[in-house]
Formats: sequence, C-alpha cells, structure tokens
Amino acid sequence: MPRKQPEDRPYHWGEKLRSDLIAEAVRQVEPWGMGRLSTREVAKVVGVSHAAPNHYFANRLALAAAVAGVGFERMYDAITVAVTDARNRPSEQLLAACIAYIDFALKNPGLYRTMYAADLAERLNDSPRGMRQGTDWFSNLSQLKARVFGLFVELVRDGQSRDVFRRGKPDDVARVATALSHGLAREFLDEELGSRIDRIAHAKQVLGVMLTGIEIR
Amino acid sequence: MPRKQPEDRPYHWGEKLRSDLIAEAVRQVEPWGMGRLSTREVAKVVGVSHAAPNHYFANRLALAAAVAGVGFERMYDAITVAVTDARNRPSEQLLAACIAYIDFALKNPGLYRTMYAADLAERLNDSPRGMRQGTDWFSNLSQLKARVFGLFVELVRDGQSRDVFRRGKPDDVARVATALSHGLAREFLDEELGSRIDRIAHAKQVLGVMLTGIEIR
DNA sequence: CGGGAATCTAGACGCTGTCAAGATCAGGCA
DNA sequence: TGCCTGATCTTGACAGCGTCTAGATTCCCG
Repeated sequence: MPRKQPEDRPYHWGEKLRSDLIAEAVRQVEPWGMGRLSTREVAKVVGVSHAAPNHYFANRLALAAAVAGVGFERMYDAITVAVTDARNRPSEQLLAACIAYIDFALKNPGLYRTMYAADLAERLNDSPRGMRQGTDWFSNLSQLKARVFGLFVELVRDGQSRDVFRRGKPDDVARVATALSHGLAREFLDEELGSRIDRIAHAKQVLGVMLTGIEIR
Repeated sequence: MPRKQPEDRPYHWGEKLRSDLIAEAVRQVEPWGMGRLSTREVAKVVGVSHAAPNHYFANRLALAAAVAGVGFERMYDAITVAVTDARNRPSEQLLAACIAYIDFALKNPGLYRTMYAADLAERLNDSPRGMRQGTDWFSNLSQLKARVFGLFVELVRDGQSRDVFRRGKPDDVARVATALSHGLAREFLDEELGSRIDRIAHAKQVLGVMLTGIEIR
C-alpha cells in the first residue's frame, strides 16, 4: 500500500499530519472563510482517509480554530514588521499597525474571516464537553487574539508616556484602533468595489480622524 | 389531510408561507448566527415538507439573506427611534445612533451575526447563476444595508452644516462611526465577559474618543 | 524478532441541501 | 355545478457532510 511518504521517513509522522492538515485547511478557507471548509475534502487532498482528521481535531470547528490560530500568528508578525518599519513616532506607528491589520485582511480574506467567524465563538462557549485531545484550542485562540491586541496597547502606552496621546486607560484607546480597523476591514471585504490601494488610502483617511481624537491637540 | 390552516382560509397561502419561513428562520439563527440554520428544521417547525422552502428560496443562503434583510430593517427602525429620542444635538444624536447600533447587536446577536455573515457575501459575488424566483435578494440586501448607513451620513451632514462637526466627505466621517460601532459590537459578541450595561458604558467611552476626533474642537 | 501501543483506515449512521416527479389544491370558465 | 389548468406543496431519491466504532496497519522498544 503506497500510504504516502513524508520525506521517506514516516517517523512519528503523526504531528506532521496535523500540520499538513492545518496547512491544507488554511488554503481551503480562501477566500470565503470556513463556511465551506470540509474535513473530508482536506483529508482527501492531504491523502489520508476521511476520518483521519478526527484524531487530531475533535471536530470541524477545532480544525477551523487551528486555522484561525495560524491567522492570528501571521497577523501578529505582519503588524510587528509594519511597526518596526514605521518611523519612531507613536502616531505613525499606530497608524502603521492599523494599516497592517487591514492590509492583512485584504490579502488573506478567507483566513481573516475564519479568525472572526461566529461559529468559532459558538463551540467556544457552547461545549464544555471535553475535546478528544485538542488541548483546549479555544483558550489558545483567545490568547493569540489577546497577543495581537497587546501590540496595540503597547503602542498606546508608549504614545501616552511620550505625551503624544491623551491619557486614559490604554486598553480603551487601543480598542478604538482595533475596533475601527476591524470594522473597516469587514466593510472592505463585504463590498467588492475598490482596488486595494484605494481602500488603504480610504482607511488612512478614516484612521486620521481617529488619531485626531487620540492625540493631544 | 389536515394540511394546516392559515387562519382557516388557505387563500393564496403562498406568501404567508414565505413570511412564516422567514419568521421561523429569524428565530433559529439565535444566538449564534446562520451556521446551524437548517431549511429542513425550519420547514419542520412551520409544518410543511422538507422541500417546501425551495419554492421560495433558491437555497439556504437565500433564506439566510432574507433573515439578514429583516435584521437590517429592524436595525434601521431601532436607530431611527434612538436618534429621535436623543436631544437635538449632532454629537448626541450620532452617539445615540452608534449606541443603538451596538445595543441592537447585543440584543439580537444571532440576527446581527447573520447580517454580517461571510457566507452571504459569498453567494453574493459567487453565483451569477439565476435564482429560482428569489428576485435577487442580494441587491435588495445591499440596499437595506446602505439605508442604515444613510442614517449615519445624514447625521454627519447635519452636524457639519451646523458647524459642530469638522468638514470632510460625510461618507468618510460616517464610516468612522459605523466601522467603529461594528467593530465594537463584534468584539462584544465574541467575548463572553461583561454585562450589557457595562459594555454600553465602555462603548460610550470609546465612542467619545471618536467624537473628539470628529467635532470641531 | 515479536508484542503492545500509537496511528490510521473502513464502514456505517443520521443529518444536510438540492433536485425531479407526482399529488393536491385554488379559482376561472363551461 | 363540475372540470381544467396552473400554481403550490409533497414525496422520494441522491450525494455529500461530520462523527462514531471497530478493526487494520505501522512503529517503537524490549
């Protein structure tokens, strides 16, 4: 039986399969999100039996959550890079972070939609039922999400300590930035109109209004 | 055969069935959105055969879109009432509109999630294929969405003409408000923490920052 | 080299959305 | 009044899905 050969060495090929499944799932959520994501289809493409994913993910949602986790990690990286590249001024850094956030959504629409899919929140609060061996993916997911949010909080803190941003609970101010970015991204994804460049420009405009509210005039 | 009696008069009971299906579907999307919405289940509760919905909705998505349409209508009404009740000052009216938006989402989480479900956008741009008789529900949906947005634009226009809000394209300024409201609502729905009152208070805080950016200082 | 555990497969179940064909009904025309 | 026609709904079927259970395969280690 030509089972499939992971680099000719099926040594503990278990974890390799897990990551392969996730990688393929990440591919399959583009561009519309996890709506059509099918464990059977993922398994078929990877080359394993239709029930193989069940051994690594308690259910379809758990697989989607893993995909979302990958999304948050990539997004974290993208924002980090953007902030590093920006000039060392709080306003510009915060703006860069927001733009990176939105740009990530535009470039990875399906992944982004998966990250914020309602269905994830569902099983998250729905099932106290123990998952097979998934080592509670949802707390992991919240953690990754919080990690991204933390980036914004840090920028706000920095801006405040440098007397560029108004005082106030950093979390609140950061939330303005993330909520606004999130809202803009969603609206961009739902509409079909406009090039990426146009949308980024539009976003900068809108975010400028936000900055006006945050900065010490 | 006790077919079911719509007020004892099965006179053209067709359209009655359509609205019954929608009404039941609106019920079934709570609280987690259209993820688990099932045409068969809706049909069962309404008391018709499992394939009856197909005669009024091209597919599952079309039914969900109808639900979303109801959502936008109700939201429009809620915001209108809130604005009317607010004092006649642009800032307070805009704030009231945003709060009403968020409050609607908190009170009708499933409906709200359905309104902004990724899956809807999917078939929206995906299938040029003619629907059976659904009289293109998606353009109707965009229209209803735009109608809600129009409320915000109008408020901004009013504020600008009264020299309370900064100048600038009303659409851009309005988008700050809607995007921020949307983002806040989504974040509230995804987290489980916090009472409704707490969240509204938090939202007011955040929206205050936005107003600072919009108002002429 | 062989036994035991980890890993994956095979098959089945109930559910889903969707389609095609037939039954049933309403209302207009004789 | 009674049939006829078209609209309306039902029935049955099909493929696909997620998930469960039991069994086959593979790997590791003594």
